[in-house]
Amino acid sequence: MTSTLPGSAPDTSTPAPPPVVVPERVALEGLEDKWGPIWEAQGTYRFDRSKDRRDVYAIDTPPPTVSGSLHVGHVFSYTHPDTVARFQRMRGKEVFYPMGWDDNGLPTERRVQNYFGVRCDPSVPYDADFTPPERPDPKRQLPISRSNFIELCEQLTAEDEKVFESLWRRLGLSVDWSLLYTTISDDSRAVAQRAFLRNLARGEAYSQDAPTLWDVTFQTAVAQAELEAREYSGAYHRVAFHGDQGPVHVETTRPELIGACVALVAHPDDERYAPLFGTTVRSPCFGVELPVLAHPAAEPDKGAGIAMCCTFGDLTDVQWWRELQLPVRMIIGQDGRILRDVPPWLTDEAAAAAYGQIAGKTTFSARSTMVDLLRESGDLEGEPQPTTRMANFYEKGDKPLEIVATRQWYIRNGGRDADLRQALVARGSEMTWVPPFMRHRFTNWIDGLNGDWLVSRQRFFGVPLPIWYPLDEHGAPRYDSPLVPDEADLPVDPSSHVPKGYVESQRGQASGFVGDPDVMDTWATSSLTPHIAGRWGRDDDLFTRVFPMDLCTNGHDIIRTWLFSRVVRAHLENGCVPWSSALISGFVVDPDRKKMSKSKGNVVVPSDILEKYGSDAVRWRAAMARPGLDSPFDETQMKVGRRLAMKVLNASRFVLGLEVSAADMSQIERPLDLAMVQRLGEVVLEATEAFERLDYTSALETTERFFWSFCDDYLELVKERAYGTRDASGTASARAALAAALSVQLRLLAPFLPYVTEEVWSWWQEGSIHRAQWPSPESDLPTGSGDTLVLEATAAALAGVRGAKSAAKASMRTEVSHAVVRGPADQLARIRLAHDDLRAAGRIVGEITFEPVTDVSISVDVDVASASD
RNA sequence: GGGCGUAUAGCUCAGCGGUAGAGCACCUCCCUUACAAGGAGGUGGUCGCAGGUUCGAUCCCUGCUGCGCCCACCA
Repeated sequence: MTSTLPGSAPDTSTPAPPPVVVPERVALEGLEDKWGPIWEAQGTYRFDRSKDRRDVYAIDTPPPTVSGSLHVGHVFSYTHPDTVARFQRMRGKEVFYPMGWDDNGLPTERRVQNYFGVRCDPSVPYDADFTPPERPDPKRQLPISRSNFIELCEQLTAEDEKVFESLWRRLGLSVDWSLLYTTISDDSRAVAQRAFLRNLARGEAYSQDAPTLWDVTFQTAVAQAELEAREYSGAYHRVAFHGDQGPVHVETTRPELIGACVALVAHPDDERYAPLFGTTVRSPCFGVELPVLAHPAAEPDKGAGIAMCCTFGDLTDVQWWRELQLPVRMIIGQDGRILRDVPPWLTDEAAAAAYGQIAGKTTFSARSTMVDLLRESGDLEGEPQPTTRMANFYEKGDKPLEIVATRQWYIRNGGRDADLRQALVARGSEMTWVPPFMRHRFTNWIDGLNGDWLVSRQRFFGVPLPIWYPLDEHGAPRYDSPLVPDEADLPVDPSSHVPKGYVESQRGQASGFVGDPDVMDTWATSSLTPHIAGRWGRDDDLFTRVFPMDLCTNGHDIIRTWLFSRVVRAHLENGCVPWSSALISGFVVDPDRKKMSKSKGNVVVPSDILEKYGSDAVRWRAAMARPGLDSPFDETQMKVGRRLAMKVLNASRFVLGLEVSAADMSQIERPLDLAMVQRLGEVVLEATEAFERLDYTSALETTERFFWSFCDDYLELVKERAYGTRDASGTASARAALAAALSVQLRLLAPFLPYVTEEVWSWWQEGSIHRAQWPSPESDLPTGSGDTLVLEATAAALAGVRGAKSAAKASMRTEVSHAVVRGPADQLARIRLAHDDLRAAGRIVGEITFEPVTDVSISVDVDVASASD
């Protein structure tokens, strides 16, 4: 036997090819249900950890938040890395492609509270026999220990995760599901804690009692990365402070903070206020003596040009407070209300009485009370002038953030350190960004950092900070000498576990210890997805085979969070970038180019379109969305993908119905056939090159363009010859070329259309197409001698014949008694090489006359035979 | 205000120094033995505006305008 099937897996044992079995009827329906289980059972996408790092292609994709829901944008952006994964796998790489679920953090916490009617109280001890209340009472949430709470979170998220997994499987993501991780698992908590402890040991993590952005609804500190600037309406209040030289007016949108004022600040060059520098004024209503100071951050053209510095109204206040070394006068509590006790700096009775009016109120109602007080005292000039300005909000919150001084944990991220900042920017240059301009977002974000990464949150469901503090003889925590666990004991919950050298009874006792009550920011865990998936610290052999990874993909919205935080972690822990390439996907937007969101009601549910059009069709549409560009959702586009998938089925059915099983590439010798394989060889190179630069869209377009012309022109031209009625060698050449071309094209399409290509592959090949070798001209096609222009010119001539028939409103089946083909002589010479095929495809029963003309294009005139049928 | 992207056929997008491309939509035709959830053919564009470079600009440069995104902006 001299022949093997093109593209079949290297076969050392039995040379006999499998019989070709083409089903009677072909359909796209049911392919997902058929192949999903087979891939799972055969371990088609299973990662082989025996491979060395250089033979591995490792991918890091975002773990979706399971308490949310997946929309069509997720489907698109997760399809992109899958096409790359499939390409790399076929190229012979062992692909490390895990999936994770982000079940950690606030969204899950809220869901569990409502679902079970419980709340987490870290001071409650673990109850191994706990069962949630049968009838949850949302008004009276049952306090339970953090460990019990986490168990409930795991229980509830497990349900959501099943739904997510089944969607991803249906979409055909070629992940190795045995590598699945969740961010709240013991393993992930251990990784997050280990990384934090190492940051601590190296001095990269530290705690500090400092002004912090604070969400009053969730009562937690938040990080810069979680901020969202939103429009917020308020009013300017022109308020008089009293100095020896008369009143000084400031304009403020926050009169309720007058009691927290520590100074008035104006620009040093501002002549209006220069005489006041060094003097003092008294605040309205409270009569507190305040210095008037100069600072360059004051803007002369903003408001009155002189501002109240309060502790703390905004970040500029914090800057003034720090740089001018002002005292702290907090009047807003962690619940966002004015503190109830009269503060010590309000010494006289009138001040205390005024304060009493606003004590305990929210900032909103305190403001209106304060306006009344200012009116009464005559210190409000004119009426408040409504205005709209931008204020910082927690992205999940609905009230503007306050700034309160609290003790928090930080990880250095360059926000306060120029060298580290520069090093992280440089890491960005070590990676390939697709599209390249996305790197600017990364750099801009780092350049705009105004502090280190605040990782502690005053929440419950999350990874606890693995820290205890010794208590001194008065029972006060010694924050400067935290107690840490051994890495081997991770994960720990300091509210349940006891630090070394202590016993439980010493918890909270003088000279005993206390656990840090806080958890880490969810990004502090997800910043470690390469470490979690690669089993860092638990299976370092695996980790060295997959890290640093090759590819990360995520949306441009989380460059500043997930992407950046992973770079920080890898830089600090591993001294390298976490992956060499970042593929940034755009959004799927609605037809009006608005971002899809639940509140707008414009979300497209992915399971519906997967059901309606089939996974291959949806994946095709996803792959047509280029990296970084937003893509409007248009359901009619799914039909195009579906038609391609159908075409693959039908064209394959035709080719494989021609007894091509013993195809031998050496039989390909007709000029038209050689031209086709020659051109296909070029397509293979183009598609491969496109995939290598992560340009899956171009890989698909190149392949698809060829495939359609293959079907429309080549297939039609060789059809008669391939049926094999007379010309034996011509038939053999056509059949061999068809088989070779089909095999190659199926493999080129396999990353995009995994179901239909696998289905067709199974009709005539052994093994999964997804483990077949990516095609190459050398091994799959007899290239080198073909003249692609033969196909091009002959196809043009065929198009001319069709056009002429169409113009004559004749059926394509109509026989032609005489055709005149005009064109450049060299083109005509090429068409002559295939004129039998042209004759057959065009049903030209009579003569073909070739008329050389100097026109560039080929034109055809036909005489439609009177034989109308 | 700083940064980035984008502007090509009715729509979605390729192209990117040398006579404007694809798909969808639209029109016409065709039940043709792989395919009617199809096939064939066709209509349709001063390539945002204004300058510049060039023999030549949709493409390169400058400016402007529209749209979008990121960041900053609580006096």
